[in-house]
Amino acid sequence: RSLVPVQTSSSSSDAIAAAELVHSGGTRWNPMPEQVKLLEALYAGGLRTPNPVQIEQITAELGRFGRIEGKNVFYWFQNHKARERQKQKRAAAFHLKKEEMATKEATVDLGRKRKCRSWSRADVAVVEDCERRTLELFPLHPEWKQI
Amino acid sequence: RSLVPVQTSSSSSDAIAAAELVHSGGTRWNPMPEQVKLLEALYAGGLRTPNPVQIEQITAELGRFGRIEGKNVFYWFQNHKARERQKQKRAAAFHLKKEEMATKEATVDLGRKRKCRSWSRADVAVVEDCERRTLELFPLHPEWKQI
DNA sequence: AAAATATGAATGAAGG
DNA sequence: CCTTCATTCATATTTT
Repeated sequence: RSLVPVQTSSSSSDAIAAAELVHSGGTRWNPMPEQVKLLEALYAGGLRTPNPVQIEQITAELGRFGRIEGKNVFYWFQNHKARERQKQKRAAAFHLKKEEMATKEATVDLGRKRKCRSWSRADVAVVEDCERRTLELFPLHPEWKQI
Repeated sequence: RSLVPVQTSSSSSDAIAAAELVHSGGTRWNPMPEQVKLLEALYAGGLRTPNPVQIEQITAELGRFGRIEGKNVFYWFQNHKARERQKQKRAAAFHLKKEEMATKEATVDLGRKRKCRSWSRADVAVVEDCERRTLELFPLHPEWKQI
Protein backbone atom coordinates (compact mmCIF):
# COMPACT_ATOMS: atom_id res chain seq x y z
CA ARG A 1 0.00 0.00 0.00
CA SER A 2 2.49 2.58 1.01
CA LEU A 3 4.17 3.69 -2.14
CA VAL A 4 6.25 6.15 -0.23
CA PRO A 5 9.36 5.00 1.58
CA VAL A 6 7.75 5.75 4.82
CA GLN A 7 9.66 4.00 7.53
CA THR A 8 6.98 5.39 9.68
CA SER A 9 6.61 5.91 13.33
CA SER A 10 7.19 2.38 14.37
CA SER A 11 8.97 1.90 17.57
CA SER A 12 12.64 1.46 17.08
CA SER A 13 12.86 -1.88 18.77
CA ASP A 14 11.13 -3.86 16.08
CA ALA A 15 13.00 -2.61 13.09
CA ILE A 16 14.11 -6.13 12.47
CA ALA A 17 10.59 -7.36 12.22
CA ALA A 18 9.76 -4.52 9.90
CA ALA A 19 12.67 -5.39 7.67
CA GLU A 20 11.49 -8.93 7.62
CA LEU A 21 8.09 -7.83 6.52
CA VAL A 22 9.49 -6.37 3.36
CA HIS A 23 10.40 -9.73 1.98
CA SER A 24 7.56 -11.71 3.36
CA GLY A 25 4.77 -11.70 0.89
CA GLY A 26 2.39 -12.79 3.55
CA THR A 27 0.78 -9.50 4.30
CA ARG A 28 -2.90 -9.31 4.75
CA TRP A 29 -5.18 -8.50 1.94
CA ASN A 30 -5.34 -4.84 1.12
CA PRO A 31 -8.27 -4.26 -1.17
CA MET A 32 -7.96 -2.02 -4.15
CA PRO A 33 -10.39 0.88 -4.42
CA GLU A 34 -12.18 -0.82 -7.27
CA GLN A 35 -12.64 -3.88 -5.17
CA VAL A 36 -14.03 -1.91 -2.29
CA LYS A 37 -16.34 -0.07 -4.59
CA LEU A 38 -17.82 -3.26 -5.95
CA LEU A 39 -18.13 -4.83 -2.54
CA GLU A 40 -19.95 -1.83 -1.20
CA ALA A 41 -22.21 -1.82 -4.22
CA LEU A 42 -23.13 -5.40 -3.55
CA TYR A 43 -23.69 -4.62 0.10
CA ALA A 44 -25.82 -1.64 -0.77
CA GLY A 45 -27.81 -3.88 -3.04
CA GLY A 46 -28.72 -6.00 -0.07
CA LEU A 47 -26.15 -8.76 -0.14
CA ARG A 48 -25.10 -9.71 3.36
CA THR A 49 -24.01 -13.30 3.58
CA PRO A 50 -23.00 -14.60 0.19
CA ASN A 51 -23.08 -18.33 -0.24
CA PRO A 52 -20.01 -20.21 -1.43
CA VAL A 53 -20.94 -19.90 -5.04
CA GLN A 54 -21.49 -16.17 -4.76
CA ILE A 55 -18.26 -15.82 -2.88
CA GLU A 56 -16.44 -17.54 -5.67
CA GLN A 57 -18.09 -15.41 -8.31
CA ILE A 58 -17.27 -12.23 -6.50
CA THR A 59 -13.74 -13.37 -5.91
CA ALA A 60 -13.25 -14.09 -9.58
CA GLU A 61 -14.57 -10.70 -10.53
CA LEU A 62 -12.51 -8.83 -7.98
CA GLY A 63 -9.45 -10.77 -8.99
CA ARG A 64 -9.21 -8.59 -12.05
CA PHE A 65 -8.05 -5.75 -9.85
CA GLY A 66 -5.65 -7.55 -7.62
CA ARG A 67 -4.85 -10.61 -5.64
CA ILE A 68 -7.78 -11.85 -3.64
CA GLU A 69 -9.08 -15.05 -2.15
CA GLY A 70 -12.48 -16.30 -1.26
CA LYS A 71 -11.90 -15.85 2.41
CA ASN A 72 -11.22 -12.17 1.88
CA VAL A 73 -14.66 -11.74 0.43
CA PHE A 74 -16.15 -13.82 3.17
CA TYR A 75 -14.46 -11.78 5.87
CA TRP A 76 -15.35 -8.53 4.23
CA PHE A 77 -19.06 -9.20 4.39
CA GLN A 78 -18.85 -10.59 7.89
CA ASN A 79 -17.01 -7.55 9.16
CA HIS A 80 -19.10 -5.04 7.29
CA LYS A 81 -22.31 -6.44 8.63
CA ALA A 82 -21.02 -6.88 12.15
CA ARG A 83 -19.75 -3.34 12.38
CA GLU A 84 -22.87 -1.85 10.99
CA ARG A 85 -24.80 -3.72 13.61
CA GLN A 86 -22.38 -2.69 16.31
CA LYS A 87 -22.85 0.93 15.42
CA GLN A 88 -26.60 0.56 15.46
CA LYS A 89 -26.43 -1.04 18.84
CA ARG A 90 -24.54 1.86 20.34
CA ALA A 91 -26.81 4.35 18.65
CA ALA A 92 -29.84 2.59 20.05
CA ALA A 93 -28.52 2.96 23.55
CA PHE A 94 -28.11 6.65 23.03
CA HIS A 95 -31.53 7.37 24.49
CA LEU A 96 -30.78 6.08 27.91
CA LYS A 97 -30.05 8.77 30.30
CA LYS A 98 -28.93 12.19 29.35
CA GLU A 99 -28.71 14.55 32.19
CA GLU A 100 -27.32 17.96 32.06
CA MET A 101 -24.30 18.85 30.14
CA ALA A 102 -22.60 22.04 29.32
CA THR A 103 -19.92 23.07 31.72
CA LYS A 104 -19.11 25.54 29.10
CA GLU A 105 -15.93 27.29 29.80
CA ALA A 106 -13.34 28.90 27.77
CA THR A 107 -10.47 26.85 26.58
CA VAL A 108 -7.10 28.12 27.38
CA ASP A 109 -4.02 27.60 25.38
CA LEU A 110 -1.22 26.56 27.63
CA GLY A 111 1.46 27.36 25.16
CA ARG A 112 3.45 24.31 24.26
CA LYS A 113 1.60 22.20 26.71
CA ARG A 114 -1.30 20.06 25.73
CA LYS A 115 -4.32 22.16 25.11
CA CYS A 116 -6.94 21.66 27.72
CA ARG A 117 -9.52 23.42 29.68
CA SER A 118 -8.76 25.29 32.77
CA TRP A 119 -9.17 23.41 35.99
CA SER A 120 -11.08 25.12 38.69
CA ARG A 121 -11.88 23.69 42.06
CA ALA A 122 -15.40 23.09 40.90
CA ASP A 123 -14.10 21.15 37.95
CA VAL A 124 -12.06 18.88 40.11
CA ALA A 125 -15.05 18.24 42.27
CA VAL A 126 -17.12 17.39 39.26
CA VAL A 127 -14.48 15.04 37.99
CA GLU A 128 -14.19 13.23 41.26
CA ASP A 129 -17.90 12.98 41.60
CA CYS A 130 -18.20 11.69 38.10
CA GLU A 131 -15.50 9.17 38.71
CA ARG A 132 -17.09 7.94 41.89
CA ARG A 133 -20.51 7.57 40.37
CA THR A 134 -19.13 5.89 37.30
CA LEU A 135 -17.22 3.39 39.32
CA GLU A 136 -20.43 2.70 41.12
CA LEU A 137 -22.08 2.18 37.81
CA PHE A 138 -19.41 -0.27 36.85
CA PRO A 139 -18.51 -2.31 39.85
CA LEU A 140 -15.41 -3.99 38.67
CA HIS A 141 -15.57 -7.70 38.81
CA PRO A 142 -12.66 -10.08 38.49
CA GLU A 143 -14.18 -11.68 35.44
CA TRP A 144 -13.56 -8.48 33.55
CA LYS A 145 -9.91 -8.69 34.06
CA GLN A 146 -8.25 -10.08 31.03
CA ILE A 147 -4.85 -11.45 31.81
CA ARG B 1 -9.75 4.11 5.12
CA SER B 2 -10.22 7.77 4.65
CA LEU B 3 -6.99 8.74 3.04
CA VAL B 4 -8.24 12.25 2.70
CA PRO B 5 -7.91 14.55 5.64
CA VAL B 6 -11.58 15.24 5.84
CA GLN B 7 -12.06 18.72 7.07
CA THR B 8 -15.63 19.67 7.54
CA SER B 9 -16.10 23.24 6.65
CA SER B 10 -15.76 25.11 9.86
CA SER B 11 -19.10 26.64 9.26
CA SER B 12 -19.66 29.16 11.96
CA SER B 13 -16.61 30.67 13.47
CA ASP B 14 -17.80 32.07 16.72
CA ALA B 15 -17.26 31.66 20.40
CA ILE B 16 -18.97 28.31 20.51
CA ALA B 17 -16.83 27.02 17.75
CA ALA B 18 -13.81 28.36 19.54
CA ALA B 19 -14.78 26.47 22.65
CA GLU B 20 -15.09 23.31 20.63
CA LEU B 21 -12.01 24.05 18.67
CA VAL B 22 -9.91 21.62 20.58
CA HIS B 23 -11.63 18.72 19.01
CA SER B 24 -14.13 20.02 16.57
CA GLY B 25 -15.80 17.95 13.97
CA GLY B 26 -13.55 16.88 11.21
CA THR B 27 -10.64 16.16 13.43
CA ARG B 28 -10.26 13.19 15.61
CA TRP B 29 -11.45 13.08 19.15
CA ASN B 30 -9.07 14.69 21.54
CA PRO B 31 -9.97 13.63 25.04
CA MET B 32 -10.11 16.07 27.89
CA PRO B 33 -7.84 15.35 30.85
CA GLU B 34 -10.92 14.62 32.91
CA GLN B 35 -12.03 12.07 30.38
CA VAL B 36 -8.66 10.39 30.30
CA LYS B 37 -8.56 10.27 34.04
CA LEU B 38 -11.86 8.50 34.27
CA LEU B 39 -11.06 6.10 31.47
CA GLU B 40 -7.82 5.15 33.13
CA ALA B 41 -9.61 4.70 36.42
CA LEU B 42 -11.98 2.27 34.81
CA TYR B 43 -9.12 0.49 33.13
CA ALA B 44 -7.18 0.29 36.35
CA GLY B 45 -10.26 -1.18 37.94
CA GLY B 46 -10.10 -4.04 35.49
CA LEU B 47 -12.44 -3.00 32.73
CA ARG B 48 -11.14 -4.00 29.34
CA THR B 49 -13.86 -4.46 26.80
CA PRO B 50 -17.06 -2.71 27.78
CA ASN B 51 -20.19 -3.93 26.09
CA PRO B 52 -22.33 -1.51 24.10
CA VAL B 53 -24.45 -0.61 27.10
CA GLN B 54 -21.43 0.13 29.22
CA ILE B 55 -19.96 2.09 26.38
CA GLU B 56 -23.02 4.23 26.25
CA GLN B 57 -22.99 4.80 29.99
CA ILE B 58 -19.38 5.78 29.95
CA THR B 59 -19.97 7.99 26.98
CA ALA B 60 -22.78 9.75 28.78
CA GLU B 61 -20.55 10.43 31.75
CA LEU B 62 -17.64 11.61 29.72
CA GLY B 63 -19.93 13.77 27.65
CA ARG B 64 -20.04 16.15 30.57
CA PHE B 65 -16.55 17.26 29.77
CA GLY B 66 -16.67 17.49 26.03
CA ARG B 67 -17.97 16.09 22.86
CA ILE B 68 -17.55 12.36 22.68
CA GLU B 69 -19.12 9.42 20.92
CA GLY B 70 -19.47 5.78 21.78
CA LYS B 71 -16.92 4.75 19.24
CA ASN B 72 -14.35 6.93 20.95
CA VAL B 73 -14.78 4.97 24.13
CA PHE B 74 -14.75 1.73 22.21
CA TYR B 75 -11.52 2.61 20.46
CA TRP B 76 -9.92 3.88 23.61
CA PHE B 77 -10.27 0.56 25.37
CA GLN B 78 -9.30 -1.38 22.30
CA ASN B 79 -6.15 0.62 21.83
CA HIS B 80 -5.24 0.74 25.48
CA LYS B 81 -5.44 -2.98 25.85
CA ALA B 82 -3.76 -3.70 22.54
CA ARG B 83 -0.81 -1.47 23.33
CA GLU B 84 -0.38 -2.92 26.76
CA ARG B 85 -0.29 -6.34 25.19
CA GLN B 86 2.02 -5.08 22.49
CA LYS B 87 4.48 -3.83 25.02
CA GLN B 88 4.54 -7.12 26.83
CA LYS B 89 5.08 -8.93 23.59
CA ARG B 90 7.95 -6.68 22.68
CA ALA B 91 9.61 -7.34 25.97
CA ALA B 92 9.16 -11.05 25.54
CA ALA B 93 10.59 -10.97 22.04
CA PHE B 94 13.80 -9.63 23.43
CA HIS B 95 15.04 -13.17 23.76
CA LEU B 96 14.65 -14.48 20.26
CA LYS B 97 16.07 -11.82 18.05
CA LYS B 98 18.61 -14.13 16.52
CA GLU B 99 16.31 -16.79 15.19
CA GLU B 100 15.38 -15.18 11.93
CA MET B 101 17.83 -17.15 9.86
CA ALA B 102 16.45 -20.44 11.06
CA THR B 103 13.02 -19.73 9.76
CA LYS B 104 14.03 -21.06 6.39
CA GLU B 105 12.72 -24.47 7.30
CA ALA B 106 11.34 -25.88 4.13
CA THR B 107 7.83 -26.68 4.96
CA VAL B 108 7.33 -28.53 1.77
CA ASP B 109 4.14 -27.57 0.11
CA LEU B 110 2.92 -30.46 -1.93
CA GLY B 111 1.37 -28.19 -4.45
CA ARG B 112 -2.12 -28.55 -3.13
CA LYS B 113 -3.50 -25.43 -1.71
CA ARG B 114 -4.37 -25.93 1.89
CA LYS B 115 -7.93 -25.50 2.89
CA CYS B 116 -8.61 -22.67 5.22
CA ARG B 117 -10.69 -24.30 7.87
CA SER B 118 -10.58 -21.57 10.39
CA TRP B 119 -13.24 -19.49 8.79
CA SER B 120 -15.21 -22.00 6.88
CA ARG B 121 -18.22 -23.88 7.88
CA ALA B 122 -18.57 -27.20 6.17
CA ASP B 123 -20.12 -25.71 3.10
CA VAL B 124 -17.60 -23.01 2.58
CA ALA B 125 -14.76 -25.46 2.34
CA VAL B 126 -16.03 -26.25 -1.11
CA VAL B 127 -15.00 -22.83 -2.22
CA GLU B 128 -11.33 -23.56 -2.11
CA ASP B 129 -11.83 -26.88 -3.78
CA CYS B 130 -13.69 -25.46 -6.70
CA GLU B 131 -11.60 -22.40 -6.90
CA ARG B 132 -10.07 -23.27 -10.21
CA ARG B 133 -12.97 -24.60 -12.18
CA THR B 134 -15.99 -22.70 -11.04
CA LEU B 135 -15.64 -19.95 -13.52
CA GLU B 136 -17.22 -21.62 -16.47
CA LEU B 137 -19.82 -23.25 -14.33
CA PHE B 138 -20.98 -19.96 -12.93
CA PRO B 139 -20.52 -17.24 -15.50
CA LEU B 140 -20.59 -13.88 -13.96
CA HIS B 141 -23.69 -11.84 -14.06
CA PRO B 142 -24.39 -8.40 -12.68
CA GLU B 143 -27.45 -9.94 -11.09
CA TRP B 144 -25.58 -10.79 -7.93
CA LYS B 145 -27.54 -8.28 -6.08
CA GLN B 146 -30.09 -10.32 -4.29
CA ILE B 147 -32.16 -7.39 -3.22
C1' DA C 1 10.94 23.12 11.41
C1' DA C 2 11.93 18.37 11.14
C1' DA C 3 11.98 14.08 13.50
C1' DA C 4 10.17 11.13 16.83
C1' DT C 5 6.54 9.67 19.58
C1' DA C 6 1.83 8.97 21.27
C1' DT C 7 -2.56 7.81 20.20
C1' DG C 8 -7.22 7.98 17.67
C1' DA C 9 -9.24 5.40 13.98
C1' DA C 10 -9.83 1.69 10.88
C1' DT C 11 -10.14 -2.92 9.30
C1' DG C 12 -8.44 -7.66 7.96
C1' DA C 13 -8.53 -11.96 10.29
C1' DA C 14 -10.05 -15.05 13.61
C1' DG C 15 -12.10 -16.82 17.86
C1' DG C 16 -16.12 -18.61 20.38
C1' DC D 1 -23.49 -14.18 14.45
C1' DC D 2 -21.09 -11.54 17.91
C1' DT D 3 -16.69 -10.57 20.01
C1' DT D 4 -11.84 -10.12 20.12
C1' DC D 5 -7.05 -9.81 18.36
C1' DA D 6 -3.43 -7.84 15.27
C1' DT D 7 -1.64 -4.68 12.48
C1' DT D 8 -1.73 -0.57 10.02
C1' DC D 9 -2.93 4.22 8.74
C1' DA D 10 -3.37 9.10 10.07
C1' DT D 11 -2.67 12.83 12.91
C1' DA D 12 -1.94 15.50 17.35
C1' DT D 13 1.69 16.26 20.44
C1' DT D 14 6.34 16.31 22.08
C1' DT D 15 11.11 16.43 21.39
C1' DT D 16 15.42 17.86 19.22
